[in-house]
Amino acid sequence: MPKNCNFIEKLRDIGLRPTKQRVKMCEVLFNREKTFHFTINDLVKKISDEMNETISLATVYNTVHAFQKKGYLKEISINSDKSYFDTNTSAHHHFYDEDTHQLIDCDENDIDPVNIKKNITGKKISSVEVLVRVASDNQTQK
Amino acid sequence: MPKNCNFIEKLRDIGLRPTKQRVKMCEVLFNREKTFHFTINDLVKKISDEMNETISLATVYNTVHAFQKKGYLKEISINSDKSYFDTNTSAHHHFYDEDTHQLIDCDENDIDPVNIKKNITGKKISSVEVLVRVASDNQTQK
DNA sequence: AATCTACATTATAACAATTCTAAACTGTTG
DNA sequence: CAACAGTTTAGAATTGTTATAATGTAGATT
Repeated sequence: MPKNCNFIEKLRDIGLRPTKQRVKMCEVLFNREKTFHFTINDLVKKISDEMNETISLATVYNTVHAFQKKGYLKEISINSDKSYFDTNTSAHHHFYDEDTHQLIDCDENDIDPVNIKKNITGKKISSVEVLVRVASDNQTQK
Repeated sequence: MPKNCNFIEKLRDIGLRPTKQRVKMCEVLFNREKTFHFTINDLVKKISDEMNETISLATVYNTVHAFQKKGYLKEISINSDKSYFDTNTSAHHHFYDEDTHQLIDCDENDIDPVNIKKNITGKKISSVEVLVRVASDNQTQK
C-alpha cells in the first residue's frame, strides 16, 4: 500500500467500507516504510499510542482478519501462544529470536531458494515458509 | 524409540519415573512404525480409544512436555489454534494440507538443504524449519 | 517389608487469546 | 433523508493451556 492518505479509496477498492476505525488502522499499519510484525495486542497498544483513540478489541480482530483475507496482511506461525501478522505480504522468510521473541524479515539474499522435489498429486503449493530460530550463543538449543 | 515394551527402562534411562501413565503414553506414541502428528486432544482421544483408560488432561500435557524436553517429541508450528507434536524428532520438514489439515513428513530427499547466508551476531541457529502449504489444485491460494 | 520423601497425578480453577452475541451505530443506496 | 446492510462495541462465551493444592506412588532408606 502507498504512502499517506487515500486509504478511503483503497478500502473501497478492495471492497471494505471505509469506516473511521479501518482508516485509522490503515494509517497505523500501512503508512510506514518498514514492514512490521505484530500481535493483536501490539497493534491495539500501537493504535492507542500513535493515534490516541481506542478501537475495540473485537474490531481490531475483525479488521486484521479482513485485511488478511484481502491479502494485505500475512499471518506467520511461530508458536501457538498467539498469532503474529506481517505487513510484508510478499513471499519471504523469517528469523525468530527465541530470547527476545522478535521476528526479523529475511530478504531474498539471506536464504537461497528452497528446492522442493516432492510433489503431492492433485495438490499445488500455496506457500513455502522457512523459519530460522536463533538463540543466544551461550545457551543450548531449545 | 524401539518396538514393543521396555519403555520402563527407557523412561528410567532418560530420567523420568516410569509411572503407569507414562508407560501407557509411550505405548501409544512410540510403539508404531510410522511417525505420527497429533494435537493434545488427538492424543487424549487415542489413549482412551487404544488403551481403554483415561489419563488426566493435565498429565497428558505434562508428559508430552516432558517427552518434548527430553527430545522424544517435537513441536511443529502450523497455526496458532493449537500445538502440533511429531514423534519424528529428526530434523525434517513438513507439507501441510490446507484442505484436510493433515501434516506430512518430508524426508531428506524431498527438500534440498536450506542455505542460510545471513547470520545474526551473538546468535546461533537453533533450528531451520520449512513448511510447505499445499492445497487442492482447483482452489486459489489461501 | 515399613517408612520416608521427592516427584506425579488429578480435578478443578485460573488464565490468555480469540470468537461470539446482540444491541447500538453508521456508510451507502435509492 | 429514510432504510438497510454492514460495522462497531462491550461483554460474555469458548478454547487451548497452565497453575494449584490435595492425594497418590516410585524408589531409596532403614
